[in-house]
Amino acid sequence: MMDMENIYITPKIISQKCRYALRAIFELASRHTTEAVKISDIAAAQAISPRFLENILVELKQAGFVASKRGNDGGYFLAQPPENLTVGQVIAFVQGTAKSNVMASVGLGSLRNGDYAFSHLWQRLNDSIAAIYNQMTFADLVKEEATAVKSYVPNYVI
Amino acid sequence: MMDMENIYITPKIISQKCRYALRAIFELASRHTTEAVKISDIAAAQAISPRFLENILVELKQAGFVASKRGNDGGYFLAQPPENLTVGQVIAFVQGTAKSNVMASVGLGSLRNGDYAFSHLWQRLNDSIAAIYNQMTFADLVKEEATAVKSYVPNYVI
DNA sequence: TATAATTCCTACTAAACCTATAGGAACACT
DNA sequence: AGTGTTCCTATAGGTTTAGTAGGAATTATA
Repeated sequence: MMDMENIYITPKIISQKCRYALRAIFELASRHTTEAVKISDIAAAQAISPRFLENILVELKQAGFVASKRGNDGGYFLAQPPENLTVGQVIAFVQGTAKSNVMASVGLGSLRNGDYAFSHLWQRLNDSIAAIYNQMTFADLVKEEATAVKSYVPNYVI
Repeated sequence: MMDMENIYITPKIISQKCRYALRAIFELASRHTTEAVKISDIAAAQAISPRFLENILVELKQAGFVASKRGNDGGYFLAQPPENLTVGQVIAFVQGTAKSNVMASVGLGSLRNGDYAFSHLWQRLNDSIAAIYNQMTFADLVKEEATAVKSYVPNYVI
């Protein structure tokens, strides 16, 4: 009974910070309102350390994904409709902030045996991942979650 | 002129160690021989630190991917024909050695808003990656490299 | 005007991970 | 024996990650 579902072979493609960023934006998108949502509310809803989320949201604001309102009943809201925002955009920004994000940049000067074949493999991999990322908007995610929850049938024990 | 090709958005999916492991096995596969190849030769051919490669090969041996012969003209060779060995098997082993490799294991007790949608997204991502990994054998890689090199036309300057 | 609640900015820290190195033991061929 | 190789274990430096902290700036409200 110990968290045995959803074991992935793929090693941490998405950092915790990035997942929090996605969660936060998802939370804003799923509220279907223009009102500002407090950090503490988002943090509570998505089980994120409020202080950590604070930093993340500042970055997301600087990137133009969200906007904010300060003061007594301030908070965060989406800067653009969720139909226009893809998961890929957010991931590219958050992960892209890290220093070295290059998978394998092959210097033309020193070709090794296998460079072509591997380079092509990594290219196909990258394209495949990008296709999924860039096609999925937050509107899609919210819609999918809604229909999933609607069709959810709890295990009643009478 | 500074390594500007092959820039990937995708952040380091494959560790350096894992790429070396793939390279080493590729090198063995591409030699089409049953003779043992020395660590130093593999390291030279693939531009890998010999001492680091040493550790990697020991692990690959313990996993059953390669076999070895000790002594004066010892070395490494494939433990199975390259047609039977996929890139995915090697990646799963090398990356799987790391401690926490779980993408998002959702405890059923605490469901958050978005769990379903994200879980499904990661699942699709994982499947997409696994499809590429598990279908590509080292025989395929060697073949692809061979045809690529054959059709390579250098830039002559007369 | 004062107060309280909030976002904003910068710095810091502890732990984990990654890459690589090192020393020497075990083994096999000559 | 002796030489060249693989094998095993430990360790160390650097980078990244995840999260914390203090306090300044801003805004609503009393």
